[in-house]
Amino acid sequence: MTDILESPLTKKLQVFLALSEDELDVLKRLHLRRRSFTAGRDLVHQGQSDQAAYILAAGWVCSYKLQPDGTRQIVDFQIPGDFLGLRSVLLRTSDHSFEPVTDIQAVEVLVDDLLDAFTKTPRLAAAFLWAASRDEAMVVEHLVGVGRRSADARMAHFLLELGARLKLVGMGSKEGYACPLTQYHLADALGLSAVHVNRVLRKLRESGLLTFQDGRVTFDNYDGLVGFSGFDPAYLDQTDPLLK
Amino acid sequence: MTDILESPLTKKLQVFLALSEDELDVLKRLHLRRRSFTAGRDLVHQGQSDQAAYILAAGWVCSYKLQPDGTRQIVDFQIPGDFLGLRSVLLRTSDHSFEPVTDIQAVEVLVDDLLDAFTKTPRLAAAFLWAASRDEAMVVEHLVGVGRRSADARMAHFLLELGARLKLVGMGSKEGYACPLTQYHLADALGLSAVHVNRVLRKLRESGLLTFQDGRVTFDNYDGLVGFSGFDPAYLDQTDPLLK
DNA sequence: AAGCTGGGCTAACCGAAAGCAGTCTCCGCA
DNA sequence: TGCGGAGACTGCTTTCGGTTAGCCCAGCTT
Repeated sequence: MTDILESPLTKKLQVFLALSEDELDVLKRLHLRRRSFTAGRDLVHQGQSDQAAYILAAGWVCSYKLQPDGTRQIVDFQIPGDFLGLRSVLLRTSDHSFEPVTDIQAVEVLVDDLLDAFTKTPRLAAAFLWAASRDEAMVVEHLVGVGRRSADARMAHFLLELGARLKLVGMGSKEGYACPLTQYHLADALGLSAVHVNRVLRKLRESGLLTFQDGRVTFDNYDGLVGFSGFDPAYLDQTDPLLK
Repeated sequence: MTDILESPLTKKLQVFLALSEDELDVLKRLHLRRRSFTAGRDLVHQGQSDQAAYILAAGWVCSYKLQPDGTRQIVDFQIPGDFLGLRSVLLRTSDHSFEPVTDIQAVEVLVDDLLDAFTKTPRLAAAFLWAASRDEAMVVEHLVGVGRRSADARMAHFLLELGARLKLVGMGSKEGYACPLTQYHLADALGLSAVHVNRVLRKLRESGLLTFQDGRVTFDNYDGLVGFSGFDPAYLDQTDPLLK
């Protein structure tokens, strides 16, 4: 890591609060133990415990739960700047698995270092708590989508949300973004079959709303999409008054 | 509150760690500001902020999100011993609404008292964190259900989960439990129509698995239900090693 | 007694999404 | 250079679950 200011996590946090020299320094010291993992091989397995937590530096990961019948539900995707398994480290139990979607680079964070960082810079602790709470809000929003949105709106909403998240770390814009997910990933995340995902994507493309092709999501009509899917980024952008 | 040992929250926490005199005392002092609310009137409204948190002492509550199109998704139900709006108090933002399902009694908890209690008894803080994390795990499980389980299995799983939670606070057993929910509540929670909820309940009843009638859930074949729905209570029962 | 209302319940109809089956293309590799 | 696998894509059939439209009953109002 040449410069901590280039770290996606820093970029994300910087949107919500100005980090002091001290805080940046603590962040920097967390960023030591850098490790790589290859796509497809599970990082943490369902039920496993005593794992380290990671901060994702590059690449995409998904967290999912397997059903007894073999189907899986993807709970969330992690993009650079996101935490992996923060909860399972704090509570020593992991109730879902993580699979790198692409080759990834992640920084290993030990519980002790984390707790140490928290006591040194309480504002940073608050920022991390804020990030964790935002993650939870995303899961809730995901639940609402799967429970109450049509397949089309669900897809649109999901891709918009990803776009908004990527924008925060400088990897996307209202035009679109590079997206390494397969249609199978989308299916497992949205509770659809891969076949139906394909049909939905075609429909969205043909109605001029968005294009999902060749590893790229292009918003052909951003405002139209927002209206169609009922996307409200409040739960992603909301600054915590405590941190102001 | 005649005796803190009778409080549902205490019962719940006691299952996972033995509380010391000191900790019980701190809990007791949190249980002062008791308040009542009537069924149907919202406690906290979507988007509202700066709310107090509550510990539910008696009655049932649901937390839900409204969609622009008027449909709603119930994210979770709260039963005695559960927190209401803990996250919104810590982060000063509320992203969903709470509606009492029945008349309820709740204890108001102020942020300062809470933080104060945490510094005095760190083990209690860890216990609360554990409870919050368990809530999150339930939301994830809920997401899996809505995304990947058939309507029948989803219903069975959901009612089993509620049963397991109620058992912890002494309000249910493997035989069944009193349940004030209407079929509309079930529909909004499970992402089904009320009509289909009725069909599903009939089917479960006719196949001798469970009976939902007259405000009561009866498990006619507990083991059969567990197998059918793939219910694994690990995420509810799991003790945190940190607390041992 | 008539008239609400809320909750439970059912039937008939229909659409959304799954399942199945198969093609096409790209790419790695033996 | 030909094989095999992954991923994208499509047509056809089936099924699950939503929608509409009601009925019944109990508990209230007035």
